[in-house]
Amino acid sequence: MLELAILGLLQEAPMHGYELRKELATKLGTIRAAISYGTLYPTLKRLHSAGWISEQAPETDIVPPMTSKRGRIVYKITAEGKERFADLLAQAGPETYDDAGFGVHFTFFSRTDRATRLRILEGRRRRIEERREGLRDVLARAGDRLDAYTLELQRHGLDACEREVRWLEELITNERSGRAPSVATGGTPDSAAEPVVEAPPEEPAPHQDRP
Amino acid sequence: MLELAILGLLQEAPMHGYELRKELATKLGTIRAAISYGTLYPTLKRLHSAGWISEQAPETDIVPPMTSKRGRIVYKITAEGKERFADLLAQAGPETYDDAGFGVHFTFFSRTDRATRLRILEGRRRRIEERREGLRDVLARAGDRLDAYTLELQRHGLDACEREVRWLEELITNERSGRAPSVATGGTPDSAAEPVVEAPPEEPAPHQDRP
DNA sequence: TCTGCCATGTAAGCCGTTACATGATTTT
DNA sequence: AAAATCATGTAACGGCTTACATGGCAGA
Repeated sequence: MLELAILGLLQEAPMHGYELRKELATKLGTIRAAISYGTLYPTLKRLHSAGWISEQAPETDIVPPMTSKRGRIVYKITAEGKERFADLLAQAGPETYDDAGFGVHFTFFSRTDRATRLRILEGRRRRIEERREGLRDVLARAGDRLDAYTLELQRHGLDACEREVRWLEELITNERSGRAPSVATGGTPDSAAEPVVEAPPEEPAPHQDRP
Repeated sequence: MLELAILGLLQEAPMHGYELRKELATKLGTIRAAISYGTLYPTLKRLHSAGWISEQAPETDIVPPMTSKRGRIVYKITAEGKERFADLLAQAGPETYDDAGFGVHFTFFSRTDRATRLRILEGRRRRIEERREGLRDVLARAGDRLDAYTLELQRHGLDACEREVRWLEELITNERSGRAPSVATGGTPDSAAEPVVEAPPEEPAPHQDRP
């Protein structure tokens, strides 16, 4: 997952490790806390030796004006890296649907085609529906032998599941009708999905870098 | 966290590993998927050699009727284990407030006193509020350079945070006024916390096993 | 008979963190 | 001059999963 995230960010712009970490934190802040350097730097090394990214060694010499900033290593994605990114993004293993995996994939949705997006959204929905059914079962079958706190926790969890399923459903509907991923938020009532019109046939060029 | 959960479950009834795992799955289903045996059994061994739990060896001999079920090892919590449990449950490290830690603590809330419950609920709230502020910052400061999908993910995350804060607030209010942890769910409007009256001065005997 | 659940365990490995080590640059 | 933040790394360790190994018991 880290690999996918790094490749995705480097596709937007070359960066050095420290910068990457901050970007990771803001873009994936919903998903997970900031990655530690103890993971980040070795991973960058690994991606480099695999050929997915290139290291641009410290900017010594050239430009005496002294904006040199010391030895920062700027990483840039390679052509092979772009291929790798596309593979990872499109692949649908079970981890694609867990919280972290789904989050990262979703973050880079604008770099995939609609079919992939739908596949992932539906896989995620199935996953959450399973979790939801599990909770419903527990509440129905063992609900009375659970104490008030445990019960409340389960109810809250169930609520979150139902909410996420509804969210996914809206996103799926939007994808199918070629709309942008805007979802009615905030004070709007649950009842019906209001027609959200924003960006018309927007299909943001699925980034095929290879011929 | 696993340790706390095991100790908590064994306080309700003696159990063998397999059973424990299922209980863990239903009680903590909201929090995390089922624990693997590769973690569970070694942990039980560890808790045993630490003296928190006792192993009741396979029920060989006695009762020829053959309901023996083979060598199941039944674990029972010891007096020291109960002390340990109380310590773990009441302690408030940073991991007490992350998703997993909070979930486990909350599950065993009925075994603590109100002061501890309030401390933990408030700590959790602070944690989520921080996350929420982080997301708001991102949306306010960098919202426009984020693509539609990333944006939607952040919005969804922010929504979840706001919801959880409200949930915690209700629970805190209930604790302070000595009510049961019931929270208005489902179709009820957000606006005001309706007076939820259920169990009056219920204070479920904070389980002090030691004099 | 064979599938599936009950039941316990070990070994290898993955993914990540914390703590440590180092040093430059910027801000106060 | 000190403190904060930028910047890169290594080593040790922790928690958990997977895969493997083993075997009893129940029902289709």
